[in-house]
Amino acid sequence: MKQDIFQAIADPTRRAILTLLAIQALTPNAMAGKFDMTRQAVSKHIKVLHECELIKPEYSGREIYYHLNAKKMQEFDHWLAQFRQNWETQFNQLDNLLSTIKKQKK
Amino acid sequence: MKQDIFQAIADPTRRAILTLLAIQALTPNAMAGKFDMTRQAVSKHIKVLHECELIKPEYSGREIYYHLNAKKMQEFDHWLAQFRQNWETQFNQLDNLLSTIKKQKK
DNA sequence: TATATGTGCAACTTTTGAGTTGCGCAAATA
DNA sequence: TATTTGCGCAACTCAAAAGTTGCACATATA
Repeated sequence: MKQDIFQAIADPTRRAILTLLAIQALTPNAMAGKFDMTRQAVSKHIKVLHECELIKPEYSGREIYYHLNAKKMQEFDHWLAQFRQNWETQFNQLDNLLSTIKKQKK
Repeated sequence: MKQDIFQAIADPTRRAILTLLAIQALTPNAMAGKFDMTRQAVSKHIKVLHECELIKPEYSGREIYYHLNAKKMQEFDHWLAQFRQNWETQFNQLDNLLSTIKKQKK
């Protein structure tokens, strides 16, 4: 099944994996060592992350080093862009509110 | 249960609601009119979004206008920050790869 | 070759979450 | 006051997802 990046980052374990991989590439075994769950459970998370291309495998003999695909993270950034204008608008609204209060005090 | 903002945006309907509210505040009924599901289903999504403070209610008689809480959206931006450096690093790696290929052709 | 190790896949259980229907309550309206 | 309307809450169904154990396979290593 094709995975969705929003669904992929919804899980705390998967976010933790992404954070780890932002530092350095790791094998599934190495990742499992960081969490309190079985290797297979971590492996399923890896599968989800790989299917939506948030991580990329690098084969080295029988080991697989997974790398963060930072470029894919930008999709999240782009989605967020539609709200950036609202952040600023909200600051303006705060300004308006403050000046309204100021007027009422007079 | 305390909701998680990443879990909140995992659902496509909830993301659509946030997009709608980025334009203007809406009542639950108004939102339900936009989707092919019952008002109660939308109401449950509103509850999730409200619990994690991604939206804020504005009471007006028996109607409730929900507003986007843009400030909360910034938390996503902060989480993404830890990966921004990787985007640029990745571009550098691409440059290195390209120059390596260039050398090999000589 | 025999054995140990790293990995993915399948079957299963349990939990979580999306959607429904039905209900009760408060505010608007006749 | 009686009725309609907007809303939230609870119980229920059903599907998906997280975790487990067990297994098969390929690659190292003795």
